This record gives sequence, C-alpha cells and structure tokens, in this order.
Amino acid sequence: MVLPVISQDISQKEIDDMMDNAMTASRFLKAISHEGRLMTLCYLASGEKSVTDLENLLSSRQAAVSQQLARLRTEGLVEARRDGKTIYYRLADKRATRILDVVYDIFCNKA
Amino acid sequence: MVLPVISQDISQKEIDDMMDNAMTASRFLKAISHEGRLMTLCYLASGEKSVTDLENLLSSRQAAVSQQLARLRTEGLVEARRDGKTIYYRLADKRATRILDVVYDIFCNKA
DNA sequence: AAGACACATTCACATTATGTAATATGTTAA
DNA sequence: TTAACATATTACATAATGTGAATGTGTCTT
Repeated sequence: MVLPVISQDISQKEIDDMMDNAMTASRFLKAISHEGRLMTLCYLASGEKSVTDLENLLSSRQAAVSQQLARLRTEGLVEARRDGKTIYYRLADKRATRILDVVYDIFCNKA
Repeated sequence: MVLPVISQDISQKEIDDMMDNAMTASRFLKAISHEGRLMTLCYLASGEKSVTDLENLLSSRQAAVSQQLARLRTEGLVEARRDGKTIYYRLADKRATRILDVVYDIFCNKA
C-alpha cells in the first residue's frame, strides 16, 4: 500500500496541500476520463497517428476529434507535428502513460 | 510498457471491444475525477470514516458530501455501515485503490 | 413521544462538457 | 492561382454535472 495513513488530527495546512494536489490530479483525470480521449491516448501509445487515423478509430467526426485533441493538447498530454497536410499526434506526458498502463491492465486485460 | 501496439489494420470488432472497455474505464475514471471524491477516496484509504469526518476534511457542506458519497456508492467504489446515528464509509473497490496508488504517487509524492 | 443529531434526498439553478454545422487556416498539386 | 485536402476553430444547442436550500429518514436520549 503506497497510500499514506491520514490521521484524524491532520492539520489544516496538510489538508490544503492535499486539496491542491487533488485539484491538479482531478484536472488531469478529467482530461483522460472521456471515452474518445481515452481511446485516443491508448491508440497513441502505439506510436504517432494522424487525425484521420483517429477519426477512423473513433468513428467520429473530424470536428469532434479535433476538439478532443485540442483538449489533450491544452493539458499537455499530447503534442502535434505537421508533415505536409497531415498532422501527427503523439503522447507527450509520462504521467498519462503511467495511468494508462494501469487503466489498461484493469479494464482491458481484466487480469 | 504494458500497453499493446495497435496496428493500422485493427479490425472493427477489435475497435468495438476497445470502445466497450473505454466506456467502462471512462465511467470509472469520471467517478474519481472530482476533487472532493478524490480526497474522499484518498482519505478512506486510511480506514473507514464518518460523513462528518469527511465534511471536516473537505470543508464542504453536508449535502454536498452526501451527494458525492452517493455517487461513489452508485459506482460501487465505497460501501457504508451504520453504527447508531453515524454512518461509516469504506473503500469497496480494489480497482480504485490501484488507481489511487498511482495517482497519489504522481501528484502527491511527485516522485 | 419529542427533540436533537447524523445523514440522505429532492428540487431549482448555475456551470461545464460535448456534439454538430459552418467556416477558417495551412498545404499541396495542377 | 485555384482547387482539393487535412485539420482547426467558432457558434450554437443539448446534455451532464455540481451546488445550495429545504426537507425527509433513521437513531438516540430523555
């Protein structure tokens, strides 16, 4: 068990720090808590993909995919690279990869 | 790297399975992607706590805390036990603990 | 039984997230 | 330069989520 034991007499400062961390983590988790974005991140774990690739994978419209990618970009989870008309996305956050590993193990390996 | 490589010629059935898993994972992640609920889960990792304990920790109103607890209950992440007037909550999902371990390590240990 | 306490639920409202359609931007090829 | 292509952005409608206030339920104490 990595999680710490929080005693009843935890100080307000400790609580505040905890809350700060929770807000950061919350923001991060919300960014990946979307089927499409989750699929996207999972797919990108195999290597960079174009927006069109993602459109096909997600069976969703170009605008929707672009918007989700914009969100992921804003959060720093992915980065883009242009090659001619095509834009390739790749993972850009090790934290995302770490969480994805566990999420994949739990929900896909079901091991 | 645990995550699998997804080839370009992934079949539609594989994509559908992936989407199913993504929906389940997404639902789960959304449940924990809320500062208050995240704090709650983290706190409960130390052992069961009453609603009043959580009110103090979160500095939020009773109704709000109860609502978030209801959400966690619905998702099966926590379970409740009554002892007199007090209701104690505890973690009830090993998946939550696994994810929390990683989230804690990333955002609190910052290691 | 009555009041107090701990908690849950409901309702109304504000906020946020998401998708669609339309349009804009950047790039290549003719 | 014009057309076509790949992607981004904007505006709008809708759905989901969160919050506060009020009220309801179960339990204890007297």
